[in-house]
Amino acid sequence: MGVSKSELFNSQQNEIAQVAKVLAHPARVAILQYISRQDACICSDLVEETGLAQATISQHLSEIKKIGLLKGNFQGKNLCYCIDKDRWETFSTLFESFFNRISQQCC
Amino acid sequence: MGVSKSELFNSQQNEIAQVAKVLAHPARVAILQYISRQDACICSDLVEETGLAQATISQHLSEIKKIGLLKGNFQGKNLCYCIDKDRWETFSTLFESFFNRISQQCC
DNA sequence: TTGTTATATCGCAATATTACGATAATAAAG
DNA sequence: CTTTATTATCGTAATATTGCGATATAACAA
Repeated sequence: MGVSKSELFNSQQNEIAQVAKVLAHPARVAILQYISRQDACICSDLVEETGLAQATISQHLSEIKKIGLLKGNFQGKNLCYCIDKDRWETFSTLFESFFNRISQQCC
Repeated sequence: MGVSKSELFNSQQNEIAQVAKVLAHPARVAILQYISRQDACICSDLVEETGLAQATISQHLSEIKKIGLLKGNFQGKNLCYCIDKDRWETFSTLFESFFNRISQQCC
C-alpha cells in the first residue's frame, strides 16, 4: 500500500491538504516569499538565493504552478513569474476559515 | 539524495513547512475538524468516521501530536484528545501573517 | 487474576518526494 | 544560422510517507 485514500474525505479537506502539501517544504515557502518581494522571479536568482540546484528549483516551481499559484510571463530572455493574487486570496481565505472554525469550536 | 535541505532556510520557513506537512493529508485535516467538533476524540470513532484502519488513525494522531497540537487526557477507559488552543492560535497567526505579507507585497 | 476494550507500536510493501547531473527546449544576441 | 543564457524535463538514487495486519500495552470490569 502507500496510496493516500483521498476519496474518503470531502473536497474541502482535500483542497486544504493539497495546498498544505505545496507549503510543506521550506524551499517553496522561501520561493513564494522571494517572488512576492521581487514582484517577479528569475529562476537563476532563486538558485543563488537558496543554494539548491537549478533543476531542483525548477521542480519546486512546477509544484507551485500545479495549484495555480504562479502566472508566468516573458521578460527579456528570462521567464518571469509572479503570484496569482486571486488564487492566493482564495487559499488565504480557505486557511483562515479552517483555522478560525476550529478555534471557535475548540475546547 | 532525497533529504530535504532544511538547513538552507530560516526557522520561520521551516516552521511553516513543518505545520503544513501535518495539514498536507486530508485525514489529518478531517481528524482536527472532528476533534474540534466533539471537544474530545475517541480513536475508534475516527476509525468509523473516516474508514481508515485503527493503526492508520493512530499514526496520523501521532503526527499531529508531534507538533504539539494535541493534549491527551484519560476519560474512563478511552483516551480523550483535545486540541491545544494556544498552539493552534500560534500556528493560525503564523499562517495568517505568511498569507497576508505575501498578499501585500504581491504584484 | 482473567477478560474486554481501546490505543500504540512494529514490520513490511507500495508509493511519493527530494535532489541533482545530464540533457533538451526556448528565446534573445550576434 | 550559430552562440549564449535561461528554464524545463529526464533518469536515477536516497529517503519519506502511507496504510494495514499483527501484536503489544494500558485501563477498566467482572
